[in-house]
Amino acid sequence: MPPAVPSSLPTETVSISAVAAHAGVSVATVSRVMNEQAGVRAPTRDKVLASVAALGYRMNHLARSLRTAESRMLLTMVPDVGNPFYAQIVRGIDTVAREHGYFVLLCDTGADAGRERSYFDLLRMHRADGAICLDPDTVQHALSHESVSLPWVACCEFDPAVAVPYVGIDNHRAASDAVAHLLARGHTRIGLINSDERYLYARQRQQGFLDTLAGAGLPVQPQWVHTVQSLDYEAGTAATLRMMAQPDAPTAIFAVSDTLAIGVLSALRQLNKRVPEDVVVIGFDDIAIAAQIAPGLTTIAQPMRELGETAARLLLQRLANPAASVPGVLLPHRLILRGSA
Amino acid sequence: MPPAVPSSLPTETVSISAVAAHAGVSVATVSRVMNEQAGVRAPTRDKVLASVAALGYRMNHLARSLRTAESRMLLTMVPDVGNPFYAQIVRGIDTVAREHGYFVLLCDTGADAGRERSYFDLLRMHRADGAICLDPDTVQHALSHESVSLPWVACCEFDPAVAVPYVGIDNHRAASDAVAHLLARGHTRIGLINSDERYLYARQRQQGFLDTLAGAGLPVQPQWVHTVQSLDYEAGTAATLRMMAQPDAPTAIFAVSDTLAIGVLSALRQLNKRVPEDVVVIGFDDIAIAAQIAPGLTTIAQPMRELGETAARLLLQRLANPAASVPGVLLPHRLILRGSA
DNA sequence: CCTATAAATGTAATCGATTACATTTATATG
DNA sequence: CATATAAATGTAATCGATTACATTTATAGG
Repeated sequence: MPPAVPSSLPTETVSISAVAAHAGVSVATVSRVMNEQAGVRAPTRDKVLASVAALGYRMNHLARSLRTAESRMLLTMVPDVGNPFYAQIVRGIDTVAREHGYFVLLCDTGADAGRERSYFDLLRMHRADGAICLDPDTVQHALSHESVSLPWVACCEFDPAVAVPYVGIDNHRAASDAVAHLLARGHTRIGLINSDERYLYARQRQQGFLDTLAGAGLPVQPQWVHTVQSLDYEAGTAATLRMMAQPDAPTAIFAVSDTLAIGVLSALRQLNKRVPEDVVVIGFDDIAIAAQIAPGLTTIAQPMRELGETAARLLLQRLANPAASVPGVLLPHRLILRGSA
Repeated sequence: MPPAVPSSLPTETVSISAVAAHAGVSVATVSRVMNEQAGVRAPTRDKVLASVAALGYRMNHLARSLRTAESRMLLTMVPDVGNPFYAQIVRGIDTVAREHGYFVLLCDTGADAGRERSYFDLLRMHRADGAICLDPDTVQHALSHESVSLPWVACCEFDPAVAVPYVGIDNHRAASDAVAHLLARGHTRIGLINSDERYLYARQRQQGFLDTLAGAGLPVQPQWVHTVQSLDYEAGTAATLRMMAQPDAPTAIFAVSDTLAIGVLSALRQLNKRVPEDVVVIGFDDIAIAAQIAPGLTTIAQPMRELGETAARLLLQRLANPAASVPGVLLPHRLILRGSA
């Protein structure tokens, strides 16, 4: 018998049939060995494994996926990977996915519905088995009629009315908790910096804000509610400058995202307002930077990793059992007290 | 003729042959239409397109990839998606990739070589056409013997000695610029907070730091050079606390990453040191938050988007022409002056 | 030692596209 | 109008796996 082909040679695409030929068995047997199926005798298995090693064989997953109609890829669509909030969620998703032998295809949609739609095509094209969507509900609505045929779950942004599994938090109550804290500290003039209302969370948090003020018998000043188009630091700064320029400015500001809140702090600094002496600020998410700045940012913490992990688990569940009912999961939030409020 | 199949029906996997049958043509013709090849008469094309629309046909890219041996996926491996620096680079990559009809498969390796290696298998398994690696050079070395057979490029982390295309900046000169600025401001006791030395950039920046001090005739105090294992804020804080606890503490600190520098500021605050009056701080990267905090962080700006865009272009180039020579690209950096130094 | 049964292995169809080559149809030319 | 040529379309092999089913080989029981 001639010596085995040296594995260091950059062998061109080694296929399963090459391995079969080398080992002197059929492709079916190689396939069985590769998939660790029972019913292969030890000597045969060893022969095959030896050939696999000798030839440096790697399975072509495209071929397998084509045959089995599954890609073992999970699509994750986020509005902005650069936002640390989403980055943490993605990490959670990735952890669970890898545990189950899935890879994550991460797509930054830039909160653009057209883009998201094009990514969704990956599902239809069988390039991904399922999707986790963290994007605005506009798109979720647009896609809701496909919720049965396409396996996807919603994370953070969801609509209980749509029959799609979701994970999130109780945004209404979380906002309420934030406002209640400000009220307890004696503030009555409270501003809200909210993000675009096409986000469900924005609407829910705004409602929580309004309901809590109303519950305390406080009037809501429309000029204290500002809506911004992005979650950039700059957006928070601009909104704050506008808000504080008005007569009878608020003494407390609730921003629906920590990134916005940091922009708020930046604006207040420009205006020579001290935090928390002149104005208090409360954010949302508890991203890592919130604990680093001075003063520390008081905020509502979301369980970011857990949100991602749960989303991935729901999706995997759904893939395993497409017929099962679709649960909606709400994870607990927490008020984190720091210097800013 | 009966009415077309309503597209709203969740039709099961519509294949190219179904379209061919529906349109009364052969699969080859459908394929030609789908790929916008010449040589199909307009009426035929229209028939096919009508059937495509009627059946809601989506091409199965797995099948195509299997046949054409390309997946139109680009693998991007970053040590930490949560780091805003990497997030920006990823955006740049994504932009260029999408322009060329590629999707980006983003992998967070957690700077773990084993993990990165497993992702690299995606290349061998034909699930990605090429890879962009932002990870430490340890792995790059380990993989360098495959640099011919596997199409990948290095971004930020690279070794000019390895025959792999790379993009990055001149880290030595950038560090030198940072130190020179501190020297110009009259500082002579300068600390360095460096990241793990398995990163090439860490070694290069450290060398730039040392060379510049030596050039100014200043001795280097070993206790002023601290190495950290991660780029977390906390790592910067811990290192600073250690550094400043020593007698004869530095009056200037150069951190090789903005995230570390923010941790430094946080530590100095704990120690009741004023910035920049008592201690000045200079960072590296110019991530968005650097402009938001107080005092603003003086830093070396890297062209993050451009780094990503260039990396993607290099990879695409290499895929288009595997035989072509491999350029190494250095992009310019910039010193950004803010309040901290 | 022979046969019934179980276990191991092999054969060939299949997934859904692409594409070389063959065949049909259209256009041009004498 | 017939024929040469070009253009359009069709046929069937192919990519690399999985897997139902067929076939061979091993084990057990009499």
